[in-house]
Amino acid sequence: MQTSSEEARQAIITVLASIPCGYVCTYGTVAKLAGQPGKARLVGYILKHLPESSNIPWHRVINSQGLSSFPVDTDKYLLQISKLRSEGIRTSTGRISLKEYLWLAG
DNA sequence: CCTTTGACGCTTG
DNA sequence: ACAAGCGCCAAAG
Repeated sequence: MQTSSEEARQAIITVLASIPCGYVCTYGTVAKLAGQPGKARLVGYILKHLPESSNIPWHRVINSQGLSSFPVDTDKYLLQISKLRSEGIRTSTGRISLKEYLWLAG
């Protein structure tokens, strides 16, 4: 089946909405789970342009280093960390343990 | 049309 | 552990 960009986008949205509370997922992993390996940047683009009505848990998506993709001194960063902490994720060091919190499909 | 930019990731040295 | 280079896709200039 030919994966049109439209289908790829929808697949990524579905994966994003499926990340369970208390877990996180990296951009690259989301792309891979959506059947679009290597398209991590597309995930980032979609998240940035999310409509407000969407219930996508954007805060559960971090980069492969276990860090937030936002600069530390921004509100977005603080909001993301705050949300993750409220879900029981330990972020005392500012870094999130992927070994412990990374969500894998099934 | 061509070039830059961006909520990224993997490989090498 | 850290930096540089390349790949990746879509939108904006």
